[in-house]
Amino acid sequence: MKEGPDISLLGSLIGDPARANILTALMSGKALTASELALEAGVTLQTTSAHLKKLEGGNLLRHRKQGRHRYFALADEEVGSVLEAMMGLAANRGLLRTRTGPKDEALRKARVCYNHLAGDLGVYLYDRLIDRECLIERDEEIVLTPIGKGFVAKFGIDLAAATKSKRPLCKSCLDWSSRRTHLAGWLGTALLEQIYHKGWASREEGSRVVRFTPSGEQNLRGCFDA
Amino acid sequence: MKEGPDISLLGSLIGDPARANILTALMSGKALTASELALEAGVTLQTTSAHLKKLEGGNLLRHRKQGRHRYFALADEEVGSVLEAMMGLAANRGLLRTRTGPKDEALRKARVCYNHLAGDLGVYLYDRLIDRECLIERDEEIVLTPIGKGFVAKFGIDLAAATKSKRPLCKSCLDWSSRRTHLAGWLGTALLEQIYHKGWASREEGSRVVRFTPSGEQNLRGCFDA
DNA sequence: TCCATAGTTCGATGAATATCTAAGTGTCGC
DNA sequence: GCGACACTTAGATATTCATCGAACTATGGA
Repeated sequence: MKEGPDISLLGSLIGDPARANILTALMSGKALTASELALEAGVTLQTTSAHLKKLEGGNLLRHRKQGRHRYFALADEEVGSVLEAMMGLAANRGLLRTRTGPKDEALRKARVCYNHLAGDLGVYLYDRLIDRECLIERDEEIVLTPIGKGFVAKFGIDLAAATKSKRPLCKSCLDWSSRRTHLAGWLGTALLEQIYHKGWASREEGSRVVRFTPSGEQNLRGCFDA
Repeated sequence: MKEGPDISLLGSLIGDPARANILTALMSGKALTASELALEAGVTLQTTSAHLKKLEGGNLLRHRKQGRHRYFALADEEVGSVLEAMMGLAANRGLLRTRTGPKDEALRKARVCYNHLAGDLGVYLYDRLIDRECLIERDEEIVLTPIGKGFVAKFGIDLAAATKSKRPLCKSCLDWSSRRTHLAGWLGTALLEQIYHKGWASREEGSRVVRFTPSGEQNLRGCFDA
């Protein structure tokens, strides 16, 4: 009866509202200080400190010191991935925090998922890359084809940098909103960076929403439509 | 800051040890009575009753009455899928319930994941089906090819029954042990049923372990190897 | 050197909830 | 109808643990 890994420890770590807020905030992919997280979680700094200690003890978080600040982030992409999956399940079970707010539509359309683009536009990007045979799915792996390499180079991404990185080039991630796959991994991050760089979109302060300018979205579609 | 679905409610549901035991037990795919689950969870029947009520309130469980028994099961495959993903995360974080026991190896080799085969052999089956072009991966979808239809028919599975069912024919599911994809959905269930039916393997009482006979495993490999 | 800011540690408080005993409801078999 | 079994509800207890105030450590700037 007591087989396999302990799911209840993990569940209880995520199960506290303050900690869930912290984790959700870190899904934005930005590394945040303890003070910022305290604000986000709605509890005092002392309480936050205790929570962060627990989360780090469970290897869900990492931190790096920078001067007198401590920047916290999710330990790796797997954590973000599972959190996203749990959000999907929670949403489908009607376990909603509140009534759908004004930001909800924007979240569904485009948001940051740890370090890459999620939401309708994230799924759109992924679909187009598959359609154009830039990507091929093979088991859990996603492979960037020669066609794809040409495409992303033209988009302004330097793949030489990717080979230096230890991160997997392409990974898939499941949306909680559209329940479809979008692109994670080094390339997913690079694509989003490039979108910022081109000025097509920017982060909304204090949320996961990625706000595209009208022309930015048009350019994006112009670039990816087959 | 309070955007998206409530992950903490879901987390706290899973976070209690007794409830986690119940959910883990139901990952076997068998519908179990409240009494059996009480035994599995290690608490009294009354306590179990309260837990089951909560889990059902969160739409993680369904039950059907049969005489004076109540048979509980996971609400659907998505629940099983997320639980499996959480087990994977927990295992990678070192959140193990105990030291690896004697059953652990057997679990890694072949176990039931809700209603289909998981573990090394589950992954093996999936890989072979892809290799032989019985299955093709397309986005999140997995498609059974004409070649595949011939193969499963020869294996003794009646696909006509599948069209009557509302369940998706093929779905993918991620292993916590081998971190690879295996086959879920109607076909995943049917394959496992057929394996039982051929007498190649049987369920170990009171666990998720699927025990193959030596000749059963040999036959299986003979059947699927290209 | 002195103060401000960032964060941790300690100890006390209080709220949530898992758990049990005991009693109640419903269903089956005789 | 009666007793046995499966399960639920009610109420009481106890434990866990999140939270905060206060004190402490450490880093940075003036």
